[in-house]
Amino acid sequence: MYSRIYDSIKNQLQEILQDKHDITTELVWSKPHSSNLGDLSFPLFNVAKATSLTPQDLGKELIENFSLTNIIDRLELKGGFLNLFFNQNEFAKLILSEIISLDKYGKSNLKEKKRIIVEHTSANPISPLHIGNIRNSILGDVIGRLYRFLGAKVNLRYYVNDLGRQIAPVIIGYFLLNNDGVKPDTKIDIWIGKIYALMNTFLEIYQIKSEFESLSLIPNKESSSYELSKAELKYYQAKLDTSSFDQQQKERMLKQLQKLLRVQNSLKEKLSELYLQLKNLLDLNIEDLDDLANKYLVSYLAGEDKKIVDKFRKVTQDTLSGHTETLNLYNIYHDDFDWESEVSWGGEVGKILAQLDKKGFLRHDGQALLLENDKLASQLGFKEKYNINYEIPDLILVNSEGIALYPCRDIAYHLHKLEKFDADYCINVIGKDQQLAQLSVRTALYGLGEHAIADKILHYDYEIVTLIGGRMAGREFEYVTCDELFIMAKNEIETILENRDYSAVIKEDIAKKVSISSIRYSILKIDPQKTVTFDAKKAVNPNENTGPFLQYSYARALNILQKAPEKGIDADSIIKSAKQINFDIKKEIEWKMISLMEELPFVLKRALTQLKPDFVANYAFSLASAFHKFYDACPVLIAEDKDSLDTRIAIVFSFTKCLESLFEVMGIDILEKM
RNA sequence: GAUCCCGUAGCUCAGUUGGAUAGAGCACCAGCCUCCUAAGUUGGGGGUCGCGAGUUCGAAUCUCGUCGGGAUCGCCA
Repeated sequence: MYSRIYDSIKNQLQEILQDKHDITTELVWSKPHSSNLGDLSFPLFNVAKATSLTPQDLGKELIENFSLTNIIDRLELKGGFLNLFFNQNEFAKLILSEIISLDKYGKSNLKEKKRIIVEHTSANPISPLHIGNIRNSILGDVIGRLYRFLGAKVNLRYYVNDLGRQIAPVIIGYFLLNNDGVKPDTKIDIWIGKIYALMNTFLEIYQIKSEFESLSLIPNKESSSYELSKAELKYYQAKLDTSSFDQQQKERMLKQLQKLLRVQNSLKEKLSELYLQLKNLLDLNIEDLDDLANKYLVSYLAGEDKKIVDKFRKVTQDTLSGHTETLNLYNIYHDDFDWESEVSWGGEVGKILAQLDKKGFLRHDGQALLLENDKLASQLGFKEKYNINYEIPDLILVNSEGIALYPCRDIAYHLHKLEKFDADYCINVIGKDQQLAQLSVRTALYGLGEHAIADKILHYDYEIVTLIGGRMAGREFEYVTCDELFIMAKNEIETILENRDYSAVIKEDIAKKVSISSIRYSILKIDPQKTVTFDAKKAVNPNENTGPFLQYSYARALNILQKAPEKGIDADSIIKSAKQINFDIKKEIEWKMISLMEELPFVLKRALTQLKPDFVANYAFSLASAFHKFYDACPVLIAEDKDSLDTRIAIVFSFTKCLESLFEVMGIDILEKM
């Protein structure tokens, strides 16, 4: 572990306060903005109040009793602040020789004994990953990386939601096409995403048409059950106007019809060939899509019909292989996949419901069952423990048709999730929109008497991502996929690389790594609690972006070290004997570099304890920014004297060590040249 | 209506447990490659930190109120 110089200074001051005044009021330090106010600053107002001295008098006393070390030059008093000035050369020697001596600077054993599960991405396995998913994946990935870097054993899991209602039509469509000999014309998950958008629309059109049919309002029996025409819409509209429905109902149905027509036509345009193929296959083969889809889903839920199970697994596995490919492109890897269907087949949902019911935590409404969150949480001390002082709403567990909904399986899943890795705790990266459902997993576990498990689960929530012109809709094939985003970024980078003198292979490698860093950084830098409207153009614009800026600073630093022999400088031996360097810091920016590099281990620690990857991203930016300024202001290889040369070599090398650590945590690739 | 999150420069965002004169990037204007890669750097303009109270030596930061945006709150996941 790193013990911080700042803390030891604070402790010494604290001891003086204890000795002289018998007070333990805590001093806080901060870094002053301006260098003439010193390097470290202690406001004395609060402490002075406890001693009944003025801040000035207390300050004088502290200065008199403080024993300076070789690393501290002097203490000064200014306006109630005790300002400390380091001996910059000694400080540099201490910090830089430490950085140089370590294999990975900032790596620690803070979480050494901990075993952590991080669940992330967990996207529906029927469409490709899009930019709404990628925030989840990147945050989860970096949290995992942070834990690993700080010594924990990390298990990254993907929960496959393969029991969604929308899934069955996709299976039907996929095999209709497959049996007809239609082959995927693109990456498999994108192909399945197309089928999903189409089948879902066909199903909705079928459903609304059936609704009208059941009211004997059908215009033309010859037309397809899966297609809606403008004429039909007009006909329905007229019928609605004269119908006995109340106004609200009329409006709802009309709105739905209009939306479906719009979506249908946009899909027809975007996916014209596939649209026709699928529609024709449905017309020929499927009489009642709604009924068939229900039968498929019910069968899969039971898991008894092997043929059906295999069909579902084929499609979802295919989609997941596409997800994995995309994730790997983005430097994201999972260790394990958990299937919602397997949780369902485990048969525990029924037992859980019975148990909760027996304890009186379920409210019945017909066949529907609701988890009485607030009652449960109050009775079992959950609200008190987690400091919840509002009323928690009930959550529907079973719908009025008696079908157990998603949260039931999530509860069952979490009952055994931690066992899978013998984990000390489990972090679920899931959007904020699922706050209530996620909270209910924990309250329900309390209800089952599993307090210990519930206390080990953390819902890591983040705000959703929206597109510039509105939300992303998978059902309308209306999204930017992560694969597309990557291509967009890469195209931008490639135009910059055109006038570089690198081979095609190297250019390709650089373009790939820069693109990924650009996208990863643009997401990482933002506080997860902020909603983002994603602007693909900006995420991809090299001028706007910091990922490449970081990589470039590394390449520049490395370049200096690599060029050293040409100038007859043995950088390696300077670095090896860093402790013998007569550090000579001449410029403010050199000191700034050292002062910033000192912070790294503590930034990582803070990012981990607060689960804020953006701390790491923003710190990395300040450091790289300082380096670029240093690079400009302080020539290294043609430094004016030996001491300055040695100092700067040590700074440059230490900087590369810092970035190596930061890149590892952020999942950004190192580039030796750009 | 209730609950949670957000509101800082034209745009995108930083701003540690309250600390000294609120910071970057983009965009705009004007400079810097005979010197380690200009994906860089220097300078300039641009802010009543949504608004109003309160707490205190001190508030962008804490409390209360208020306005605005997003999400959730009984059958999607």
